[in-house]
Amino acid sequence: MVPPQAPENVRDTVPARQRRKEARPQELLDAALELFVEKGFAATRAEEVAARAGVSKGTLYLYYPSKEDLLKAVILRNISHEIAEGVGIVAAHEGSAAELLQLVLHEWWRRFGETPASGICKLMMSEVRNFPDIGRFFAAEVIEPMHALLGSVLQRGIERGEFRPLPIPQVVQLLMAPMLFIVMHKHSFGACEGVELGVDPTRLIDTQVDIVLQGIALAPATKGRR
Amino acid sequence: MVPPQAPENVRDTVPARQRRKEARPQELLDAALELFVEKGFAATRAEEVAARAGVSKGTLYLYYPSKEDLLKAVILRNISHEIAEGVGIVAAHEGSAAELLQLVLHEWWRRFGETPASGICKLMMSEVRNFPDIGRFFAAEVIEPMHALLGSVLQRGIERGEFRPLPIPQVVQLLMAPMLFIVMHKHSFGACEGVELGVDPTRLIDTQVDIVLQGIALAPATKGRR
Amino acid sequence: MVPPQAPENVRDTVPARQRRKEARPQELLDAALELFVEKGFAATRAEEVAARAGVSKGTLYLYYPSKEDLLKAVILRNISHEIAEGVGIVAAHEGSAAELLQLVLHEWWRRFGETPASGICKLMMSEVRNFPDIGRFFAAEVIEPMHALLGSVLQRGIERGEFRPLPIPQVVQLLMAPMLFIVMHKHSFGACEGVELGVDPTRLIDTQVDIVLQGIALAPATKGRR
Amino acid sequence: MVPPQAPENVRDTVPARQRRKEARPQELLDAALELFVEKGFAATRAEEVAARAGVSKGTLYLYYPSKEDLLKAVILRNISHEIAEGVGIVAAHEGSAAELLQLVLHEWWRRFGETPASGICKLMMSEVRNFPDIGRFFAAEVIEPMHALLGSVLQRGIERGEFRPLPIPQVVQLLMAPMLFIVMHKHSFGACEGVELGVDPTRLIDTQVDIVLQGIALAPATKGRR
DNA sequence: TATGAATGAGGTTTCATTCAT
DNA sequence: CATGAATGAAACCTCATTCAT
Repeated sequence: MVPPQAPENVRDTVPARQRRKEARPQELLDAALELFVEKGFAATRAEEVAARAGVSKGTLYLYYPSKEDLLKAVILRNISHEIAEGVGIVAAHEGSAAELLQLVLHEWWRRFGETPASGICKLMMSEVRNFPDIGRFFAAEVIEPMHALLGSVLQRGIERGEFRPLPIPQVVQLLMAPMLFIVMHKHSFGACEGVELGVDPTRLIDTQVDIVLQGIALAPATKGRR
Repeated sequence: MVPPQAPENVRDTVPARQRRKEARPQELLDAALELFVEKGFAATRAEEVAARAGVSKGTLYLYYPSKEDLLKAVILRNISHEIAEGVGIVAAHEGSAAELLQLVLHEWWRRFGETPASGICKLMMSEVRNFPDIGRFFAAEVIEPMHALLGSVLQRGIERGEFRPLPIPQVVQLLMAPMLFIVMHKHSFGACEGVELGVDPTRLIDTQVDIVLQGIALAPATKGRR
Repeated sequence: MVPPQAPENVRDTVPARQRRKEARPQELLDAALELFVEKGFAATRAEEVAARAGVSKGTLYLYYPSKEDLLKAVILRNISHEIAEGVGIVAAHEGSAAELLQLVLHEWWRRFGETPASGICKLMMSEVRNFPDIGRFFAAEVIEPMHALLGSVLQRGIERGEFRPLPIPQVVQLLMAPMLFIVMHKHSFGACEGVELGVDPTRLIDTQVDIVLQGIALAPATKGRR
Repeated sequence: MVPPQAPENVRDTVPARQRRKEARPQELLDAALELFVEKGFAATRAEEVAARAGVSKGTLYLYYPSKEDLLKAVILRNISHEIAEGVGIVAAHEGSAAELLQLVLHEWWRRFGETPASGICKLMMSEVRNFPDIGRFFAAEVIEPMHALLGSVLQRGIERGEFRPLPIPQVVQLLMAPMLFIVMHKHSFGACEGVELGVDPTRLIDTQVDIVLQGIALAPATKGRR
């Protein structure tokens, strides 16, 4: 289906064959992510993954002993990479909590939400019940840290008197939910011809930040808001 | 495709066998919904569905000519039932738009979000790309009306001076997203032992309403802005 | 598929229900013969036979305990009926053997070849290898008597000096083959749109008789040939 | 649909595995022909065909995408091979039309009638009504040319004064019918223990030729007959 | 390493047969 | 007798996985 073309522009020091070989696992994982997101895990055939990665069926099994292991590798490979950066941003930030909140959400979108890696969200949502350990791993390694991160931003805002007292866990959910929802929509309905979300994701984040900031602001004194 | 529904007024004159026959389609659809949500469409075996409905494999095919038709029936049967009621609530309401918004969201949760029917959301998200016509149908019959409904509530609030001027479509998304997210979470991660959402859905809706209402309110201090 | 209409013109002395009941076996056999000839035994569903006979699936099994038994009944019912008449014709004939041969072949065509019963030939040819006992039965009850009959006509012709000495069994085959072939063609290729035999069966029999009679005649002038 | 035939000249350079691959299609077609002729198309299981060809069920589907495609390949592969040779024989012949007729019929028997390929006749007769396109194809590619061939022989005989004026299409049918009948008999009744044709095919052809030649001869002395 | 031919367990679907009504 | 809902064995076909080359 996909012609097995070799990338012609990447010959440096190592021979092409070797380069391909080293790149194989990632190429396979990328192909698998795409297909698993598109069609679902069970409905994707191992041979399709191999074909999209430009290798034969047998080669796939040289790298991953089973289709299920491939799925696990896809998921593990695509999670737990962006959190650390977020922590850095938060730690380095010196302005208002409101600005920081906006920054963090926009960066999340830029670095994850609008990349193909966001497909992992739909994939996990679809498949966790069949792979509960991965679900627990994901909850512990990704969801918890992300919530802690956003929670710390909120906490800082409350402490600094920018935000009113808030049920932090719930507000964190409310912050993430629209973004996760957009991501999931993009990889499901959004891929259907004739179904449009009707709103631009970046704008939506702006509106989200706008409303939530007014919503969580220490109310009477909300002047100065943007 | 979808077998004709049983007339509701002949329950006590027909023999028992006939009654089973009338009940079968719904029993099968319920079983199928559960399993498709749990395991995914492709990973659910037709025989499992039949077994959960208490019939044999062959009987399933007596009512639905293929597994794919069964999925279509599951989806069509479970959507487009709740919209009309929402319209009635909105039309009948006489109080403030803020109260109405709270009412509509809570009713949505009570009548749909916390029932098994909410699994349809996860199911559709997982399967639309394999069944795009159903996606378009769902978008036209469910999403559009629901957005129109919430949009009208917002519009009323703006006109009555309760809410500040708003980009209605985006705010509608922001209103629905957390609820849909909860629903999806419930049917995916939420079903994994050891992974908890950490927040109570009803409370979350309260917080959501609280924040959004303050967030979209024509804030006392910001009068004159528009 | 076939509406279960009752023949309205056959009420005489017995009530309609009873008449139907008595006629059932034959109606079922007729329907089965048609379908088995059309589609083959294995490819015909029991329910189709029942439907074409205007009864339900269950009723078929009241009369015939299995589909295979139905096939056997179809075959047994449709063979061994025409031979006796042929014997009578031969016995009663007083003219030349040539005339008699022509008469017998035409009668065979009129009474069997051009009726739906001739489908039995195609059916047997297709299915004997799966039902060898029926094959043996057919050979003993139908083929043998028929060959004996034709053989006796030839024998009479030889004895009367009308025909030259002949290898009777072979000539019998040569007499029957074209007629059987026409019959089989009619029920196979002949039923395909766009495939025509190109010759009229009755004419073919005439030509057959014409050639064979000259061919087997004690031809005074053909000496020296071969 | 039909896999490409193996080039005949690469037999000794390719590895053994490859050789099997090249041989597979023909082995499968041979096995399928045998079984379809024996038991009928519908009653033959795909797995049986595979087993008789010495491969597994899956391998069969590697070469033919469905059982029906296998049937089509069986038929297409086994027809349209013998006609050309007949044309050559007729063109090359220089003796009498009577000799030529005898030669053509004997060759037909030798090259087709007594080989397993003759089973295709029974198979087609049994299945054409379920596969009418193949029926039309067979009629156009096999039956028509064969009739044209025999017709040309008769025509030559008439022109040379060997044969009397004849209704050529009918006589062609009369020539072929006994041979086709023998072939069909061989693959149906002939395979039943205890049912014998009672005549030797080659002899039958001799008798057929004998009778027909006298029957169609421009017989000087047969005047007065009917 | 890489390939792709081969396998066979397992899934979907059909349909002969049964049996409660 | 007649019905047709229900069954489950068995057929077709797919595809994850293996392995000789």
